[in-house]
Amino acid sequence: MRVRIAPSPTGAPHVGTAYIALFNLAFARHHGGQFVLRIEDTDQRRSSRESEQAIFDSLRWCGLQWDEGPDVGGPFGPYRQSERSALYVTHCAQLVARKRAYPCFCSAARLDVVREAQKAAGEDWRYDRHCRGMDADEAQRRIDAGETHVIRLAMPTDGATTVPDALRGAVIYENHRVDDQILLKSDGLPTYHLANVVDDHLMEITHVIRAEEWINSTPKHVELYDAFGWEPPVFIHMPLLRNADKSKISKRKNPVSLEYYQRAGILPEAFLNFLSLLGYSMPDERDFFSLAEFIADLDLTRVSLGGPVFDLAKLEHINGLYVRAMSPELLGDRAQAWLTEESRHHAVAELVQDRVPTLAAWNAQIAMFYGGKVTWGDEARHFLVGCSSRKKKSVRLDAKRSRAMFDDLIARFESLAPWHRTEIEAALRAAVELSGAQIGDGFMAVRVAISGSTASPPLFESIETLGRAVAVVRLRAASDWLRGKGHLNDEIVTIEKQLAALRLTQERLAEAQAAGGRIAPTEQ
RNA sequence: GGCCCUAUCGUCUAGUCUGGUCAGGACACCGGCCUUUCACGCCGACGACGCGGGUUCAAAUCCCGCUGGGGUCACCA
Repeated sequence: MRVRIAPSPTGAPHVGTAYIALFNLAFARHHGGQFVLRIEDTDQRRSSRESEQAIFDSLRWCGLQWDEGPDVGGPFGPYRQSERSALYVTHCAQLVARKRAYPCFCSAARLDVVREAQKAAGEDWRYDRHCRGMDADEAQRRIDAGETHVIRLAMPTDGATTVPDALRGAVIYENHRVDDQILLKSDGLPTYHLANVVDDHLMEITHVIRAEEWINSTPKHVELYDAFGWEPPVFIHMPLLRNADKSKISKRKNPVSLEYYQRAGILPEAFLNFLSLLGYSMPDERDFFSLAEFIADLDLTRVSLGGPVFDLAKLEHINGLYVRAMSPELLGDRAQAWLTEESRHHAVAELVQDRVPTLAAWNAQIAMFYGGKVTWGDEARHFLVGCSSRKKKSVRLDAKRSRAMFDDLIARFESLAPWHRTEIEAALRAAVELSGAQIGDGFMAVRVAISGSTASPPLFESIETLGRAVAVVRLRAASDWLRGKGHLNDEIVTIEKQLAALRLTQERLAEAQAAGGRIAPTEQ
């Protein structure tokens, strides 16, 4: 038996990728099969080698090692779709020859018009098959003339396609509702659907274990297997991980980057144990077990189909179980290794050098560089909301403006390349400038959000060393706090009142000083 | 909105196929014990079969309907 995961290298390595990888790997190991890693980088615009490397690194950190893949090779390579383009083109040509696919010359503009018309008429959006009946000679002539075109799947117009899902049974789709999916894009590269089916067949994948979000496109895949005359694999759609509000897990509402969990001090074996418990339970309901035990006892019929909420509290509990199960020696070694991984301590040393008169001061100074979220005390929260500016020309930060600034900065950080102090500074300055706040005020709010304190090592360098994953999560936490959830709204109102009072006091102080008066120092 | 999936404590789940155990465990929360503190540990409390029909001596479990939740409807995967 052969299974695979096929992540797209378009961003930070995702917790959902690890979840699906875990079940694939366990399935392969349980049955003595192979677990393949294939990189789906057919989206030229969004894919990157950095992201691909990050996926390798994070999956390895989890302990999910693949048997075949771009970096380890294997008998079915290449394992990067961008290196397999010719395969898709020739296979797609077969489909066209068999009239199971056809060239389409419709422009994006025409498609938009059709889509709008269908929407206005209250119909489902589907390609209107304008090019489907085109004469083969005419099509060939236009292709030869160099006209840009795509290749579409000629979905049957009647009947139904049955998707046999191993967990759900037969899921039936009426063919007339299924779109004539684009198979080959105008840039000559395949879409997911084509590449996926061709590769799964060529790589002799027997079981497709993927997330449920794919189930609605599976009839297209089934149709493709049929058109090629191939035996389809067994389809197993796993439930989708959810946010606390039950929506599909998202970075907006959860830390989804695997790098974050590594940086937050989660043990990979605990992380895997936790993931194993989502949508799944061991036959004897054990909730503390190794990957080896999981593999040994794996039975996919035990998967429960309701979408499980990703609960950080439970993750931390399980992590604690692992911490306490270790010998003190092992724990010490593991903690030490974690502290020095990636040689981060060298970068940290550079940043705290001026602040550690003795080595004993080291610990206190480095705290912000390790771990996930930070907690803010009352004083720190004042600065999150916004500190009072002395310059009248600039905008005064308040909860709303401060949050907008954080959100803007998060977006900038997420797409920042490279992740380097110079670029970080530029992003930071741009975000604060856009907010209208005085530069120092904005920087202070960010400093507090990032470090948890009003005093920290140099900001840009610190953010660089902290890493994108953790920096973004901390900023997000600040933004979330400012948005106010439940009682937090009241807390912000209180803080804003206090701030107003503080400003008043300062103004009076300034007036008094201007008047030459002396003011007795107030007690703190 | 159409289509598809789904439905047990706040959360993760066992039990559902093969109707009959006070619906069990874990996390979180709350209370207590232990303890110089904290943590761990231990004990306890709270807490669920979405609703309505039907089948049956008996329904969380089987059937139908409703409702809720989610996903999906791209030259992204």
